[in-house]
Amino acid sequence: MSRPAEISQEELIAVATLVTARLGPAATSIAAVSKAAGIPTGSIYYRLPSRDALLAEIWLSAAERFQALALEKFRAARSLDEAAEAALVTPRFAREQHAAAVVLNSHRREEFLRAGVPEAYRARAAKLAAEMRDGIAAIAERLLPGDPRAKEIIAVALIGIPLGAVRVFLPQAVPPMEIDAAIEAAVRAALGAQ
Amino acid sequence: MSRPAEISQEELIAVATLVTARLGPAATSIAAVSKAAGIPTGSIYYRLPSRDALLAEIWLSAAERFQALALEKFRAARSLDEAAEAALVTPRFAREQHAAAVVLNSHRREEFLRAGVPEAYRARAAKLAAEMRDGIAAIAERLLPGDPRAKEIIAVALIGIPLGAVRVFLPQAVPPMEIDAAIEAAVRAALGAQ
DNA sequence: ACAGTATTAGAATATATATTCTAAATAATA
DNA sequence: TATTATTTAGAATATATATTCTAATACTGT
Repeated sequence: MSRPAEISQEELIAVATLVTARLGPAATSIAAVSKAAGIPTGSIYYRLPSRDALLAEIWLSAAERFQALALEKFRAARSLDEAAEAALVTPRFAREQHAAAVVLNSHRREEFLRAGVPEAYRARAAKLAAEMRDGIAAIAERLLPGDPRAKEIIAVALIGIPLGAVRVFLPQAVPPMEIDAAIEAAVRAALGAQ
Repeated sequence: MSRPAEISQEELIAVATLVTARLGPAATSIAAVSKAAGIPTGSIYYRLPSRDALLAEIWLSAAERFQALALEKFRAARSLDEAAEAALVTPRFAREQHAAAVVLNSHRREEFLRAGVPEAYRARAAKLAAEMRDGIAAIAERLLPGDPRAKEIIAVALIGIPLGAVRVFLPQAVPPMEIDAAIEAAVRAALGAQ
């Protein structure tokens, strides 16, 4: 019934994610994205209301993918050892979805979810944050019952440490397989250290 | 002999560092910095040739301070246990120099050292990078002799892991004291894991 | 074939902000 | 007290880029 789009919304976000991984969110201009996607600047405004919305989509699509993987693994862990193994989801994600990992790991969330972003995006971000908070709390209760600092320890061990290890190699390279053993050992030690 | 400046170059960089820690490098405009410093926009150009130079100064001053502390500690470590203790320089720096830690830890170096930055800044950054690379190599040779992956392990353990742990709390908060034990245990485990 | 519609295409406009410029102000020195 | 160098002060200009607008296009269903 109408002229077909050169590129779907999903493909557009994927291209924009690559641009952001290479140049950073500040340099992710409408012109840069439209050039990378091979479509005119005006066309982007048929998919998204503003540049702020584009940046929010880039971050949210990366975060939703990573978080779904991570929480699934974390929820399945029945022991500290299994939790340490689950923490390897982070280096694996960085290998398989490099650009998304750079977006999440080498930049601040605030650079993508800016002040003027439409409420719908804000709601998606709030839902993600609540899910992660609840997930952390549940694991803390299950694996470190009675520990008053359990949530901080879990967040540091399962999120902070693997992310930091991976970040040594991002954004230029991919984390080598050899560091996974170090990450797993480190996470296990952090979980057992309180 | 002349009208005195309202603010010294060091104070200007300190104010700009606070602005960047709060708003990020992209929002660190000349107007935002001059407003925070209480001086007119034009005055900033008497100290620095451009906004790119300002951003470079912000990053370099933070990085030089952190790296001097970190390399001193790392060089003094004579065992894996001492190295693990030395890694606590990262959470301590985050507590004592919060804004500088946010600049270094919550943003990419490339956002500060941009394409158009004068060569002098580029040279300072290159010197820092070389010093860190040499420092890591020396520690790797000393503490993990013969290990082909020693440099990666040392970088992940002494830099990546503590930075990642601290980043769970930045930029809003300061890392609580309680996580230092987890960091030290994690670093020790990562060092001993190959 | 034709009408209808979403999209392309890219120029025009608006806006934000980096940078430059002119004049006035300030303090040390002669 | 007059001179001089430096900085303040903030307006003017330049530039980059987000957003809007008009027209042309390409496909689908009738």
